[in-house]
Amino acid sequence: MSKVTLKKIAETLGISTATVSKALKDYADVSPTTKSKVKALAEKLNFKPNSYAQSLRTQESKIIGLIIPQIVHHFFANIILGVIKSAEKEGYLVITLQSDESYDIEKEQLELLLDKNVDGILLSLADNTVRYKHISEIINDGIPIVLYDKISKSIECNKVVIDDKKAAYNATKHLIDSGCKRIAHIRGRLKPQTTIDRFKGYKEALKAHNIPFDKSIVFEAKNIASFEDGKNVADEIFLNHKDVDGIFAMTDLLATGVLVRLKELNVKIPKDISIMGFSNWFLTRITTPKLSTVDQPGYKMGEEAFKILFEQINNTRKGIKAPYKTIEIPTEVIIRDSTK
Amino acid sequence: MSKVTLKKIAETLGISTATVSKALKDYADVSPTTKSKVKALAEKLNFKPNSYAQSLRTQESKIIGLIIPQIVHHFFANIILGVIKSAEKEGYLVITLQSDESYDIEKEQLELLLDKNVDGILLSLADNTVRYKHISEIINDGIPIVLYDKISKSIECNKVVIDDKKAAYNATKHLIDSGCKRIAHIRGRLKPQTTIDRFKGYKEALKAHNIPFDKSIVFEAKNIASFEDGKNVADEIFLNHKDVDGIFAMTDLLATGVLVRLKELNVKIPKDISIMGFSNWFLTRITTPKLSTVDQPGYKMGEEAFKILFEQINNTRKGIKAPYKTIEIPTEVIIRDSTK
DNA sequence: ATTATTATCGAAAACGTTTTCGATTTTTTA
DNA sequence: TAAAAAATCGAAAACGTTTTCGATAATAAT
Repeated sequence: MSKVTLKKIAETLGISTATVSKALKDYADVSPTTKSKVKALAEKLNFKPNSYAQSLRTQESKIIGLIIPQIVHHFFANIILGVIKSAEKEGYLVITLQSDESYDIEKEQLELLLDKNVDGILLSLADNTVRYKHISEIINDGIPIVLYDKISKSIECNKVVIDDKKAAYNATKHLIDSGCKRIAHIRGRLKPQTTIDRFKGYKEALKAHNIPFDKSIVFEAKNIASFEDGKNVADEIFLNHKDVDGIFAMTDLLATGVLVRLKELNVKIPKDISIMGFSNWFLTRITTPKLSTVDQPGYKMGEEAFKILFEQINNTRKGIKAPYKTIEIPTEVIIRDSTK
Repeated sequence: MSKVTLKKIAETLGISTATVSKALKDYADVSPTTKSKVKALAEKLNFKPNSYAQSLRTQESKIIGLIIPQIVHHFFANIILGVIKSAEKEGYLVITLQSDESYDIEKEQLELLLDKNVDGILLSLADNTVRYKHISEIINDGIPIVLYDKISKSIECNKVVIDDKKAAYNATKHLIDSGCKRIAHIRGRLKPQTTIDRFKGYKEALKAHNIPFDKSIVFEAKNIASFEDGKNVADEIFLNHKDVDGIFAMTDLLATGVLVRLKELNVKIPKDISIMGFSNWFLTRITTPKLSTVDQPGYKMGEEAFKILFEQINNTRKGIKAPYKTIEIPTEVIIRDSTK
């Protein structure tokens, strides 16, 4: 019941802890016979090295920290999964924290992780984080940190992002390819980068296919996570823009609102109007017709984020100062039944 | 840049590390003057005690492990959140792992957590876990562990569960209270305890209100996470059980399938048939009409699970052997528009 | 038979903290 | 003024591991 340690093994075998330690790690300077004796006893006693002592000695914990703005969220939950699973493969465990989209909490939580001496940190910025001193301090202290999804261009470090513009471009292109000639867009508020980038992608796709841009059919949703806002835009389009034959909404929720409302108004989807969502939420599979959308590969993103952090941790340990990179994860258009 | 330790502070102040350590912890046997000197310097140098050394010395890490069958799941994600947030309040951080509903992985991950010397473990059993030796070993070793949600009655330890039977009882009662006289039930496969308990609750509610139980209107869905299965049952009811005026499905997904299909068949909801789901998934708010359901309070469950683990950790440290308890989290009927 | 190599081991320091306990100094009490 | 009490400090051990480096023993080369 009392802990079994190197010392205990050493004593019962009449050898030193040094030899026991080395035997278990297959060092070359311990004879095969003692090796097998040590291993046998360790196995028998179910010896597990004390991780605190190991960490103290080696100055690494094999634990990383992950700060997420919001855990109960399809996309972010997938990121967590991607991080955890790839970390596990490399022998790392991950401590997850949720910042609630708050700068103050984000700051506190970074402190908590540093206090625990994690080997590295994965961070997605809270919405109201605009000062970055707390982050640059960490970078200056040489702690490996990589920003994912919600990043800031003014922070110099490794990053992993979605290519929102390209994704929106492809979504719009799919509508064009399927024959739409007049495509509306539902965007969000002006500020977040994702809104801007998706809008840009939409515009570029139109331009590249010689479809004139018309701002009268670009609608701004106050809340991009609102089903109702989608419905309202659908009404507006039905009443005042009868010629619209395709809609690209910047979230699946908006798209679903549009879809439901248009059905109520007896518009045939996709015959009369095609609809594209964005994110590939679960609910896109249960609307009628099923919603075409763009898959945001959260899992993949989590994987890549860990991978680059892992590299940075190893480089840091070796004293190598590799240049920072920004990885863009490609997205994929998912064609279902709301588009032709 | 080089780490600031107790020793460094002690040297620059010309005192011993012992005194520095005690000064920072406000021990009574260090003078106010040295205390303030030490604290000032520690503050200035931004001293952070090395957590590995602390853990090695005190034999506690202030880290717990959390094994979840499936992270990308509304209910479980809420559990994670509840655990993390309440752990944070007590100074604990949590390492999360996903067992993929696999016994083998569950076993491995328990090992990983033990290797990291976590202070306690929160575990929800994988679907195919039927042997419990790996868990009883942990219990015998005196490592605090509490089972949540998916438990086994044959394991003796602290547990936190949902009261499925009562929840189903209340859901059925709501249908009865709103005037339904002939209530169908869609259940899952025979095996999982949740299926059995919800079915029991349904039956008991009928009995308590003098409604005869009729097994011809109890339907078994092969896959309770299938929208399509719900649709099929709806067809069956529409064709062969015209007198059914209420349906209690054991998941929101089944309920949504039923709802969508009945609408297609021109059945008025809830005028002709009322529908109750179970879980309060996000999608219940975007169906038309919005789905009445039973809220499974994942967050609360996570909170309670941590709380009881925390107690057990403290008791264990003090050498107290408290009797095990099983906490049942009450659920809540959410009345929306699919019931009268 | 001597020297050079190689194989095998252990002493010891180090990682950074916490805590006991005894030593010293200062203050209080009689 | 002497004895008792309180205040203040530090030496040292302990937590359990890793790793360097020197020592010894066994083997190979000359």
